[in-house]
Amino acid sequence: MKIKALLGERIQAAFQEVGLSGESLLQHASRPEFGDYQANGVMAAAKRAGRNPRETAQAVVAALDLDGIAKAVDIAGPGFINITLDEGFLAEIEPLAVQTATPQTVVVDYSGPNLAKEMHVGHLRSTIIGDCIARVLERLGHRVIRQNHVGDWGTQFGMLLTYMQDKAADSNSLADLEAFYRLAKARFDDDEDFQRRSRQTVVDLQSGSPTALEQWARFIAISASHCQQLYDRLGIDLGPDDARGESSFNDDLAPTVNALTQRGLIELSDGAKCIFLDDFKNKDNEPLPVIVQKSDGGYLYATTDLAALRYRIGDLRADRVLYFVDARQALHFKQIFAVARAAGIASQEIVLAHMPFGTMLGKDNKPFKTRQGDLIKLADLLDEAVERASLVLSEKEVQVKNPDIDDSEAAALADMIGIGAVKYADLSKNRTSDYVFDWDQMLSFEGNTAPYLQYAHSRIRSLFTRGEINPNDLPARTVPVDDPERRLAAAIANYHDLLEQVGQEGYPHHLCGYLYDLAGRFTQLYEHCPILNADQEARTRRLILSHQTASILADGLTLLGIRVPDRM
RNA sequence: GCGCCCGUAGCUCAACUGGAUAGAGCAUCGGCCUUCUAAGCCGAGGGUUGAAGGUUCGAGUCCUUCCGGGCGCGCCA
Repeated sequence: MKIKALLGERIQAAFQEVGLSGESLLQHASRPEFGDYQANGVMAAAKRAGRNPRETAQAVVAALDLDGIAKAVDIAGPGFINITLDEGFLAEIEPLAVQTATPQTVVVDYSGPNLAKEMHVGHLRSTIIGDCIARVLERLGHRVIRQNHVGDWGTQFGMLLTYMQDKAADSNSLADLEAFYRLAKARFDDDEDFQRRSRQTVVDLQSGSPTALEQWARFIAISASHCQQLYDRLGIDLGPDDARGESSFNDDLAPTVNALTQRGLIELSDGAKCIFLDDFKNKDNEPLPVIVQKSDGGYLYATTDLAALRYRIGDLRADRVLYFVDARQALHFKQIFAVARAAGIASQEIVLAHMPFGTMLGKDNKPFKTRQGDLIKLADLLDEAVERASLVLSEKEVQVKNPDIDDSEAAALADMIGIGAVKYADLSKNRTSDYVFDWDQMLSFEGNTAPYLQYAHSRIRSLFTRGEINPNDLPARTVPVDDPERRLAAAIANYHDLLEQVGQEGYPHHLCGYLYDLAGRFTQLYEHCPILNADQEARTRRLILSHQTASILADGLTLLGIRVPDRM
């Protein structure tokens, strides 16, 4: 149940009744003593109406119908309305019933690695943030279509295919894609004949030569399988069916430019086909073009993106298209969206949103690289994560806590914790800013980390194991009584609102913050109140709340793409 | 030169988009294991939110100007 929407409607109704216009400005209470929610809208509205804010608040509260929802509605300060929810109301909420009444078709564009090279840390953010938001939207009941816009076309493939041919390369020699790329590049840089043949291969490829296409397909298949291995390791919901590379829009590029021409948007500038839009200026304050076809007839990535957008809206019937792409491409997307609107590719009702993110930095606050200055391979990063996690586990003497965990279970745990820690470190920071990658911080069991949440979850599970209780035998709901119970119940009830917000705005760190807060409220209950050893009534109550908490933690971590061990 | 983003505790990050006394974790200091996982909990210190103006009942958040950092800006993607 969306509590905020419900309260918002009721307050709006009360505003109307007392002749007030404006928003209720409802938000969570900033301090516990203010209750659960606060509405801040009265002060501004009263000001506009020239009325006394405090008296206006009185009138709104008098007109406000929250029977069965709130147990207290107070006025504080200059005209804040503080709302304390009724415990019975909290108990009625099914926390995991989060399906929307108005499902949309949402295309989520994320990951998009360049298949000419191996995946490196630069692909991590797009991949895991996009994956999380796709899962959240799906959880809310939207029709989600994942689009992995892989870089599988372009001049660099001429070089790679020619080198592959020269070396009679098989999948084995492509096992280290990065090394292969470097060798091909080195050859290209100091061998003129090789350069000539590489350019010819590009021409062959673009003109549809069967031999070139066959080699290209072989290369792409091998490279894509490398990606797939990483997706599987990372627990990313992307497969071959989600991949729609640049090459797949090849045949649509000319029609796309034609469509723009017919709309009268195209101008020739130095032989290139350009679109000039009013809002974009270059460094000399002259109109800035979006170039869709080069003077030599070649197309550019703007063209590909427009063709892809035509497909997403025309064929996939998207209501929203979300792009999880590096913040540096902000201008590019602004232009693409503006062209798409001007050209009628996207009507005003369709939401197009660039969901930008910042750069991953090392502890020195510079882009995260090896000592040699190379980008770090994703595969190496994950190896190190698991290795470090397994080290932490042995330090913490996991066998003391759970003596019957054997080596293979411990290895599986290290995997879940290590990979989860890397993903969570990224997901828990504000998407739009750069963030500092710090092994010790992310693998710590203290603070807002994946291991802490996994641990909190396993602690709850162990309650049920130890008490030999099947959670399904418990009643589904309970009315909280003691303070820690109430605080926990209030957070549990808020899950739907939170997911709604994350699905709308695309900030996974809000989900992380929520789960951390939820886990904190649980451990407070756990520390301050006995659960298994409480009297029958309290025991049942607390077990129900514990089970709800564990369910949300498991659900939330799953939406983050992080695995949830039963014990650790 | 123009444009976009950022600057919050010693460090890493929050602050629900204009609300009440700016919050967490790490680090520092002090408490709590004969009852459910101490990988935990409770508490203390630590801030002129880069600076100065402005807008208003109210500003970390909005506007202006500086300072400092990152990124982008015609035929790469």
